[in-house]
Amino acid sequence: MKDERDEAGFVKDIRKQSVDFPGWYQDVVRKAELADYSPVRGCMVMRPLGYGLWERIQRALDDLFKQTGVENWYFPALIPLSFLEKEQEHVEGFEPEFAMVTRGGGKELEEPLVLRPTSETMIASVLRNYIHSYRDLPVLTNQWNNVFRWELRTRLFLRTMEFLWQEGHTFHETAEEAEAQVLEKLECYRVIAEDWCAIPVFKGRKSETEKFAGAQYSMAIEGIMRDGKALQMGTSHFFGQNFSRAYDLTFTGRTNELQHPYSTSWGMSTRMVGSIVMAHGDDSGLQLPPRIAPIQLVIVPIFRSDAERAQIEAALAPVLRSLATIRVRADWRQERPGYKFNEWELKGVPLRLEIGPRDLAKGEASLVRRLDRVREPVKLGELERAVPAMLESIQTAMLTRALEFRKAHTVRLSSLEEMVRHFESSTGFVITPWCQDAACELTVKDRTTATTRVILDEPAQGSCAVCGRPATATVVWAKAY
RNA sequence: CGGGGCGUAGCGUAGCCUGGUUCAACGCGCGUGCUUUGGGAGCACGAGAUCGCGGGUUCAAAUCCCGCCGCCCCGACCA
Repeated sequence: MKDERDEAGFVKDIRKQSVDFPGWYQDVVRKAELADYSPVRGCMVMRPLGYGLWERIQRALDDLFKQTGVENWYFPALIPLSFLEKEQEHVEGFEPEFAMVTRGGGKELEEPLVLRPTSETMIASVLRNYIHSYRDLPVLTNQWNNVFRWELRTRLFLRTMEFLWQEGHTFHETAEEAEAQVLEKLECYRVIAEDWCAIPVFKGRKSETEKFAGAQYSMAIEGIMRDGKALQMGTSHFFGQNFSRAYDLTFTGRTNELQHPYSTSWGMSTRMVGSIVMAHGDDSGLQLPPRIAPIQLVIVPIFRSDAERAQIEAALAPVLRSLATIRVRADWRQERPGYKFNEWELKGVPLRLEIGPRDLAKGEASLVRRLDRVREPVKLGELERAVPAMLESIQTAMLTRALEFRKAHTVRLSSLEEMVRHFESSTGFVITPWCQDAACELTVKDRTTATTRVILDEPAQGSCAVCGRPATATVVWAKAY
């Protein structure tokens, strides 16, 4: 086991997670070279490691979407202001966040163009041309893009003025079909969060106050970070016919009458990268789940002379061939091994292979897990089998650890006083019965700063923890990002 | 956008209160050379700062005053 001194010896570059979580987060993101600030206020530069994580998430999610019949489109980033003004409720929610282009070609534009905060309006306007009959439905669109929101307070990955995401928009003949779509995509997000990023999530419906402006209802997945705060990691919205009406989107139904299609939208953003940092990282830095780690195995050769180096290179050649399915990086830089160990741990590479003269003499290499620094000698010939197996076990162990953390930070309570007392001294999830009255949410927020995260798909029991009236839902509360 | 804090070399800081020949310094990092290499190496030499920006006070400003910009933390709003 590692003791305090060992731990301290491993860290020099980052603040302690337990002492200053926001400071730790910022240090990790920058020192692990995930991202950095940019010359533009509120906008970040994603560096290869951070973007690599996003690419992994993107690929996995895109595959899932395509399995459900979704097709990728691309729509313009500039949206005429009038488009956004058509939908009252929606624009009220977003207006303060618009970034607008008012000049072009050296003169004032007749109509300002908004840098898309989301593309509902653009897509509805465009699809009006393609949807005429129930035979044209459903239309399942998705686009991978950047969006802009004029944020007041930004944090790398978690909230920036420009961010990358996917936004899916679908149009259906019936409400049932659209609602099934909402659930299906929420499930895709759960798979990405839990199976790929090893972050367990609560899935459920958002309260009226927490839902997306303009949606009939919103659903979300919520994960817990190492500081006990909740993070929304993906949302899926049911619009009913709201948008179709606002944008005059109609089709001729089976009985020859004009109808408005039901629509949905759903999104997951680069915020996911931040969630990986905050859900798995420790005082030594990042810990990346193997399935999405851009580098799964880093090889640190140890040698003194050119002759030793040549021997190791020769021994590694067949090993590298046998690990062709693994994302491997061999670190031959002229740095000392200890330096490399620390650097790759900071960068969260899940598995490290050390190989030097001592290992070579025994025909072995040492495998060290980032998870717990457990070191294990493995015969060179067995690496082909051992490395994938260890990566798999690390993936599982990370999800298990995260699940246990969540379990330890989730309590069921039944009164406001208990909630106030709980949130005074700790964070985490609190589950209670709730009457679904917004006044109760306000009371809790005023007294604890916690808000409702999601309403669970489980029967309501007993009375509302806040007001005592009969409960109509079981809800998860937390202090949230 | 309100409250608090901070801007000095790539990074982290000292100096500021008590203006002035230790005021431009220290550690890390960077470059070169030699020795090293199984948990962040050592020595030597070297490069690198218009002290956030703009005004003002003064014989003299990193230091005092005003304004602006940026960043961080806490709130209100949000993927």
